[in-house]
Amino acid sequence: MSRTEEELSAERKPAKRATLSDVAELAQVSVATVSRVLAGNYPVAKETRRRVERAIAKTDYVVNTHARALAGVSTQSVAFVVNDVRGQSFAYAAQGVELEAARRGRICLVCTTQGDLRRETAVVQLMREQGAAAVILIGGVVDDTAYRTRMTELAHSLAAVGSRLVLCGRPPLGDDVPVTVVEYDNEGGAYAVASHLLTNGHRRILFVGHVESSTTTRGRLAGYRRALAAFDLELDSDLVVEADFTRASAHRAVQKRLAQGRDFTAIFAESDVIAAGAMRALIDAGLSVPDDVSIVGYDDIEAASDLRPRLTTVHVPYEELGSTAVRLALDWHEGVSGSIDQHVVLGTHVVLRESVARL
Amino acid sequence: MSRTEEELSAERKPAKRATLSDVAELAQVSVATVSRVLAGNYPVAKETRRRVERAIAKTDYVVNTHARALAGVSTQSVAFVVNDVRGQSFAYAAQGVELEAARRGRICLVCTTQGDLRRETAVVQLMREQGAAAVILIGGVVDDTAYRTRMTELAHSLAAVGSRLVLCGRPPLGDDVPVTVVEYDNEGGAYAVASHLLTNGHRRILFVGHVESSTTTRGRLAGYRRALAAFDLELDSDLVVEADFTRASAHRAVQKRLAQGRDFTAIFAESDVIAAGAMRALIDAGLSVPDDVSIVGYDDIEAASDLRPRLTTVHVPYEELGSTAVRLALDWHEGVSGSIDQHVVLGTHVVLRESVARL
DNA sequence: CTGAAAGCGCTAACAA
DNA sequence: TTGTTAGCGCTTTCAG
Repeated sequence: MSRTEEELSAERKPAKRATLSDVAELAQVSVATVSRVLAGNYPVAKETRRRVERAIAKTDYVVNTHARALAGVSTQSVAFVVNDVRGQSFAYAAQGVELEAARRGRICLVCTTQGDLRRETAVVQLMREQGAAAVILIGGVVDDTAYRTRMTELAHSLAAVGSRLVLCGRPPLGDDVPVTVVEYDNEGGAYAVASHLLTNGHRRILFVGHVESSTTTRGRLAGYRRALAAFDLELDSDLVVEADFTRASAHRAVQKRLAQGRDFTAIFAESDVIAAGAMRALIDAGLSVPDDVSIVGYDDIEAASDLRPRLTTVHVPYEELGSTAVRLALDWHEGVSGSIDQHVVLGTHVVLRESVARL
Repeated sequence: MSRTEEELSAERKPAKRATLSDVAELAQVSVATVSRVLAGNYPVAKETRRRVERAIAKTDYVVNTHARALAGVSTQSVAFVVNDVRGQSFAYAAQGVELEAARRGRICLVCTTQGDLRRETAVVQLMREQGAAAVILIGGVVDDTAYRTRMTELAHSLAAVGSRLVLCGRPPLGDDVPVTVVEYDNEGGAYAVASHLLTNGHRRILFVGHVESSTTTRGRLAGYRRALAAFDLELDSDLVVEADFTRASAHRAVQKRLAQGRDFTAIFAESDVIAAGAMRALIDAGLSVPDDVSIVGYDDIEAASDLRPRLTTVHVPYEELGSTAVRLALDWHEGVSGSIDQHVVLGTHVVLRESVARL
């Protein structure tokens, strides 16, 4: 592990990085030549090349991405913007984005906003500055006018610099907005899993979720309603309890509801994480799942199979969601404008496990 | 949501982004002036400023990060390199990195390598090119000569461009290598949790883990060994089964081992994910946890509390690991060289829950 | 207070 | 095959 003298002394120097001309000087050639051996897209004499390569190694040279980009050659990266990396489903999506980006020779940057709108805007701004090929936003939102206005502006400002806004698991904005949308059949999954509960004889079903009208919740609630309607039932507001997206909050909510009496035979949890919290509350109360209370979730994260009983839930193709987002955006850049469908809806399906009992 | 004409037509144009001189021209001033109002660090006449601001808005201008960086002003970002974002513990660490980076006005980029050494190198190279302030590597590795050589080279090459290599949860490299190391007491945690098992009377303990000598495994195994030694016991190779870091693999491994006979009363799982798989195998075999077999894990991810019984495990301060990594690296940049300790070991502790029974 | 001009490091014509 | 040179878009002296 012996270091050369230069390297050792380099450690204390202010660390000025070597430039093309440093290399050129050392190798006794012009910068153009160095640039050529670096790019490898142009004939260079074997001997010259060797000299240059040695110089590169000796100076520990790396191109300056910024300079290169300025000069017109830049591999645009793909930005994936998420509220919180700790969320499993988003992590799956991030994996999909990352894999597809890598497959196409792009770098993927995952950015976190902590649910802060200003940070989301800041990140998009930064990506605009960096000239990212696509900015992918994921996660449910409150779909009000303010939101649509903001997104429309983002879409246009991104489009203005040749980048593309991609909305993942969020509703489209309107035909005149330059945006790519990749959704999954949120409502359909909810319909299916609720039907499963109903088919098994459950009529009093407790809905546990984040009722603050995020698009995700809305879709799931809508699917649930539709399933109820198919059985001539209506959503009983008495059977809806509010919980945010955390396990702890779901646990508290169900615990509290249980204190009011167990007037339900099943729980429809808006997400697997919520289902985990709810199930724990049930068990803590000495109830048996699914014998006393059945329960279903949504997302099909890995932890759903670790619950006891294993959770019946809706599988959402998160990884595919991410990879599709990248694929669509990059294809759009390459393809003929308008020739490619920029709105995709992926399917969902119920995964039957053990948390639902026939009544 | 009415768009102006320019904006609408911009959608079909090749989307050339506005530059400083576009703005300058429109505002009837020089580029220098525009640059000044943008930077806001220099007096500009009120009326002039207003004109410029209007022009900026009108052209939908954003600075070109690359040009700005080239000209010498760049907010260096922090890169966090991880094998797989889907891993919960790494996600916590990413959150810590992200939060601390944001707190200090840096952008955090999370990059995934899929465990591929070449991609790790490529990412580090890219960050070198981009001039990142720090490159944080996390995750256990096989600590052989090749690895140390590679890391030493990375450290030096990063140092050569004024960046800093940070190793998270990996062993230090030696005093002459310019690297920041943030570890946690891996061995100590294993010692503590194993002692808990032993104190409760367990003597035949099955170790389930990734025995391929990754640094993480080694540390945990070492702590386990030390705990055994304190009870005058030795590690019985018959009681070690191999599983990689996936739940499925652990499940298979324990299932197979069970087929050979249940000659153990407890399981020491190398991670919570492995514990989840192991526990499932136990339960599938009709065994009761902890009455028939006790089990402990490591990491304290959220899912550990969702298992039934709740898992007794070792808490690792992953988020703190991430934030400390950022703090140390940035402090190092700012502070007097060498004045700050660049090797930190964070503590771990056992979280007692319900998966261990007294024998 | 504002403008002109010199780079930052690199690429890509254009010459030789 | 190699060198020269004109930018890329921005910041920042240095002069007005």
